[in-house]
Amino acid sequence: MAKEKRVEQITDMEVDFAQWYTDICRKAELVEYASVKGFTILRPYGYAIWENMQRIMDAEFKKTGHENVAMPVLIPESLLKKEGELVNGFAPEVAWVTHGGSEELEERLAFRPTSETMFCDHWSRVLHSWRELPMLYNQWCSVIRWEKTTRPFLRSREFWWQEGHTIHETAAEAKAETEQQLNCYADFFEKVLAIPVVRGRKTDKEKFAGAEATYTVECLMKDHKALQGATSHYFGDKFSRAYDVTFTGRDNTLQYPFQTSWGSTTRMIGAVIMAHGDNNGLVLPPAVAPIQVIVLPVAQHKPGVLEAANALRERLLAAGLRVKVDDSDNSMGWKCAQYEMKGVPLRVEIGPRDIENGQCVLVRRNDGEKTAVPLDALESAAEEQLRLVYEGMYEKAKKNLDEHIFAASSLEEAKALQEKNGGFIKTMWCGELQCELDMKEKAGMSSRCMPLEQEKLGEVCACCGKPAKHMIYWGVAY
RNA sequence: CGGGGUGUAGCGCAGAUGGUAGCGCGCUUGGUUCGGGACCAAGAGGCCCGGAGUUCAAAUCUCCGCACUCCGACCA
Repeated sequence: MAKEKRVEQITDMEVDFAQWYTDICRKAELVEYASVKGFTILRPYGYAIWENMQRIMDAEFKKTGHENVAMPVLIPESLLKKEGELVNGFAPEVAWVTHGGSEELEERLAFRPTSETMFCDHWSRVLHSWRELPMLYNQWCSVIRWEKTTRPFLRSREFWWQEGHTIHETAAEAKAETEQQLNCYADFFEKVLAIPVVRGRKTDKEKFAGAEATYTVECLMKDHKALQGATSHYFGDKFSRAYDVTFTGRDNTLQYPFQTSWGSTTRMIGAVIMAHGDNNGLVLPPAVAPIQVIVLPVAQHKPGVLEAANALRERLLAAGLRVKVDDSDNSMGWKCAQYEMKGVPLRVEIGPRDIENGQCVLVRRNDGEKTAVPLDALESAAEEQLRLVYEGMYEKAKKNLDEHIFAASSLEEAKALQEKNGGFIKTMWCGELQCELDMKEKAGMSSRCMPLEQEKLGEVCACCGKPAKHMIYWGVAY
């Protein structure tokens, strides 16, 4: 594909990445602002991406025995406050319901910022025996967090997500669940969204309020800033004890179950935009694209063209693909630009010349590569091209990640590398909070994670020079 | 929550020194086009973000809000 810009409505990412991002959100018709500050409307095209993500993830969750439930949206203040750390972590951003009709409520009710408390309260009443464990629950819902500044998908006061909550008989089982779900997310990012990730554990400073350990999949955007993709927590029996969730064990003693939670959100749509998009707009991974193939009839007024285009659609539909034909009166150029902006992975062009030659032309969104294919090979060719789109997207994103991980042995070096290249800066770290604070203050970076695959870069902490305990990734994060 | 910027038609923007609104794109209808954002013609569409002031008169001046946006601090 020629490199010149074809979509004037979208600011070039090199000129202003933030504006480029916002332009795509609006111009690709993913999202619109609502009338309450910080709230957004997911428009049909944006919501369809989310539905595809949901469908695929939900199937994965169910394969490993998880069941969906629906919890109330309101949490009594007294219940929310039972676990100190969680409350402290979320207190500044909880929205409250204080009135029912015109009457003031006796007790304030919180809009859920997350549902650990509701699940624990429920379990405290329904769990009796070790035979009922594990309980592997998930819910798809929205939550409210009164954020101070907001951006579409990346940070809004209401966002849609799934939150998995499980309780187990033993710590080992719960830890295995935490790891399993982290890997489930990592696979989803890499195999479905074509975004390579770094798996790791969060520092105490960055972990979820109330968790014993928080794990994360971190990804890198095209501006070389980091984005946390999804998260998986191990709680130990902390919440069980706080909420009095107990069961009678195999040995007839009263025990506290071990708990996990894990979540992923509509922020993943933001990750897709910033990991794959270009100056012509969105580039969608085929697996979540609402339209996987757009069929464009060329010179559609000429006899047979529209019929041929519709026939291609029928065949691709029958092959299980999500397909549309655009037979509007807009010009070919307009249509090309339009579907590029919306990130449709594959375009099929068919016109009089093609029909004469018994072929059609397939064009990949990610690299603009055109391939003429015989009409009778359409289905296999389309599937092949979609596979190549995925592979091309993944390789490009992987290259971006691999080329933006730098090792540093001092804070100054880390700072210089970040300023020059962005990306992840890896160093050794002593484990002390003070060094994280220093890195934030002096180099503008927060710790992203301690990767599960550790490397020994040296003996001492890059910040303080004391003996190092972990290798850690730093970055500028969304 | 601190610091900048911006709010005028669906979108992008003009509207000096105050006099009740315009352009481009888009939209509607009809026609000609159609292999990378076509053209002609005729139309529709505005409590100029909101509220108070000042004034004979406010999109324009003054306050106070609100929203969006960018940069920080906080978070998925």
